[in-house]
Amino acid sequence: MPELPEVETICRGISQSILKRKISSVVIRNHKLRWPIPKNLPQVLSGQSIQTIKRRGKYILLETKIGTLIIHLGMSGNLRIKPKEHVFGKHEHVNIVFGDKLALCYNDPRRFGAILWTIKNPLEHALLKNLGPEPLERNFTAQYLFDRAKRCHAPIKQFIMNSKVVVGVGNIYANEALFAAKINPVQKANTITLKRYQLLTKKTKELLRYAIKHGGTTIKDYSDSQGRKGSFQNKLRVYGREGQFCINCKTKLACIRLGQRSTVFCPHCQIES
DNA sequence: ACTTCGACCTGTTGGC
DNA sequence: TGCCAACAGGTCGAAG
Repeated sequence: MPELPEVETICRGISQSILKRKISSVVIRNHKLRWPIPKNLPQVLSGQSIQTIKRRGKYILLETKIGTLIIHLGMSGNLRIKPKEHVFGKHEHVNIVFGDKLALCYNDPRRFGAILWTIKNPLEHALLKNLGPEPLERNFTAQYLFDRAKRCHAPIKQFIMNSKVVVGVGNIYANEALFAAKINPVQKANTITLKRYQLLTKKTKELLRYAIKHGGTTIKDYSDSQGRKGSFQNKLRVYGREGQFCINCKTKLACIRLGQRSTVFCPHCQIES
């Protein structure tokens, strides 16, 4: 479900409701996510309050004074703010209850997501310590990508979807960014010029900022912490449009498989060079 | 040190 | 209508 803009939207949405509020209880209905949820989480979290909320890539970091809750939404996960008393959804595995009114509800049908606890600096956690730069920060530059790509023979699409290269770019935004930068998704990362990487970094930043502004992309069932759908799906130019016509040149958009993911592109605008 | 592929899950859709 | 295969916003870790 969520790529960077969706996770960012969720972080912003939950912060208004839960920041500095005291956790009164934690209910776990199913421990089995990608990794088991720590059994002692209710005891550890109860009585604490969330001091800050951060995002690193697609990870949500809820920091308390004694440690940090690391949340990943996987493919189908979602976080919602609901009244404490509510009808539990079918896949609502965890509720973190704040005071006597609100609950932060983790719902994840496929259970590819994760909820972990660390008392260390979360950025040093095994899952986070090797992540690449944030695409919206200054250190995500064309020169960085160009240098990093020198030893990479993989197609550019897989290169930019690799979280060790850059975080937050999933299948939707990888397709869109490559279209915007007129790069063929199959082209080997190490054959792309610095100039082309300049266009790619610029377009990627624009795209992600624009998507955040629109509350993310709702293809099927993504919604934010208040249950609102995003609207960026109306701005997609290639993702989900295979067989339809390119908005620039009217060529029929092609669809191939790359690293087991659907890859849509315009064979005319995105020529290998 | 690289890339590729299976695995983890449930739900939905489209073809026969 | 039913059944089955393919696919879906992610990514780790084993195998090559």
